[in-house]
Amino acid sequence: MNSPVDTPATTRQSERLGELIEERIVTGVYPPGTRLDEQELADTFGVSRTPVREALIQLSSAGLIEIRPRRGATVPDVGADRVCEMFEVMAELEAMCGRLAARRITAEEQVALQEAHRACEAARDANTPDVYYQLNEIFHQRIYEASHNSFLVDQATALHRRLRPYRRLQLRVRNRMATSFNEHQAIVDAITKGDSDLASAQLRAHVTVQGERFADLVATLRDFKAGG
Amino acid sequence: MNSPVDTPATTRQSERLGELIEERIVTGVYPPGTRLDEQELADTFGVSRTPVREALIQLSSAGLIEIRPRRGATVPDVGADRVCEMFEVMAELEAMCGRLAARRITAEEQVALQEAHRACEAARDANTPDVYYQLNEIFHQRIYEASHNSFLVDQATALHRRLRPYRRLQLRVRNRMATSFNEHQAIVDAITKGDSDLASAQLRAHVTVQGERFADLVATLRDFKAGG
DNA sequence: ATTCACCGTTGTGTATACAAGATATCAGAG
DNA sequence: CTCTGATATCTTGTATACACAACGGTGAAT
Repeated sequence: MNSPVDTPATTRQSERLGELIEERIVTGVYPPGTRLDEQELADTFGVSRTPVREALIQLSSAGLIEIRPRRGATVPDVGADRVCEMFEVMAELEAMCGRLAARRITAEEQVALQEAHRACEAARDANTPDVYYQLNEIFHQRIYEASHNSFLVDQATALHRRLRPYRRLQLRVRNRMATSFNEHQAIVDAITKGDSDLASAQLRAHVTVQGERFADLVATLRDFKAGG
Repeated sequence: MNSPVDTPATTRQSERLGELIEERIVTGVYPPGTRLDEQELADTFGVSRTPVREALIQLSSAGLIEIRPRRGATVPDVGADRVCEMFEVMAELEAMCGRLAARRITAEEQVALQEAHRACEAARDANTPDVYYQLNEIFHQRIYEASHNSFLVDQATALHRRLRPYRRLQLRVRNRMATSFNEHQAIVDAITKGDSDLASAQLRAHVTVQGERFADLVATLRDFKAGG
């Protein structure tokens, strides 16, 4: 029996399955509205329905899919407005991280933040958006951790993860890297100075802009669709 | 035209099971550190292991239990500090709700908020903490909804729910109802005036106080334990 | 007496079988 | 031709069976 899914004996298959299915959802293999047939998924991944069900329940809890009793799982059509709402909340969570980080960051964490920041700078200078994108995630993660609120870190990380596909859309917007980096600089300065209000405001704006860019993109796409 | 909640009609046992187990966790029937044996739970509730497992996975996703591969599910020892962190985040989420509500609340929602507020007043005058507690939940829910950010409503509701057991501990603290109601009054005023900064600050303080009271309670309990 | 290895037990993880609800199809009436 | 009702089929939800890893105990060797 071929095993498309490498099963490290120690981990639960449903965990890995969840990631695989999530991957297919965010990459558009299973576009919104798709009905996720359990047996079909089981066949696809070469396992039985049981771990598939468990994976689906996990994804449902994470908000990535919807399970309606007796009617199966579907990829919800997350309206653009819903995504905007999520960016709005993300902005606030990040603002909170920044506020707390400005007050609580340690010397070591300051160094780590600076390092992440410089790495982003290098990616900007090299004009490698993909690399910048990844380093950007680390940068933000550093700020989360500096808040010294592990629950907040969990929440922020989870939402960040969920918004990743929509953020990715903006990767190559003109001057995005440069602008982003400048905003980062202001954020680092504010946190380093210990100015919690400023750090909070800067981060809120930084993320809000992303939400607005997403909204712009959606509007553009809609017009494009309507026009042609 | 508005359907309050289109009855989830949850035919799935695992859903119901999840609530039952959650109940037992938050009420202390399964204290922190308890190992949740799947077969045992299945026997207890008169079902097979399958729905039990699904319920456990859900609870795990919700953060109420921990599942370690091949080692089963346990009720984590949610340190008091973790709960404090959760209150800290809750305060921020509620503050955000208040900020948005002050800007976006409709006339109808203002009426609904006032009604919930007056109901609390009645419970205060009747000196019925249990009733006040329930009405308080409705009051806060009204504010969530007035934010007009459905994702935020979901997040705030979920966290509020998760903090419920810890909030409940403070029910009969001296003068709690009166103090709480006064704070509510200030919040309602700020929202009605459309003063988003004030509403935000008031709500943040209102929730932060609860977190601090919880911390006090924990400290007291610890001293009590150490002393006698 | 202590430690390590082996083995049995226990319980999780997965597969399969069965039951019941939901959807689709088709026949018949209006 | 459309609408309604019954049946057939398909999919989910639950139960049971089986495989294998982890924990604990017993025994022997040092």
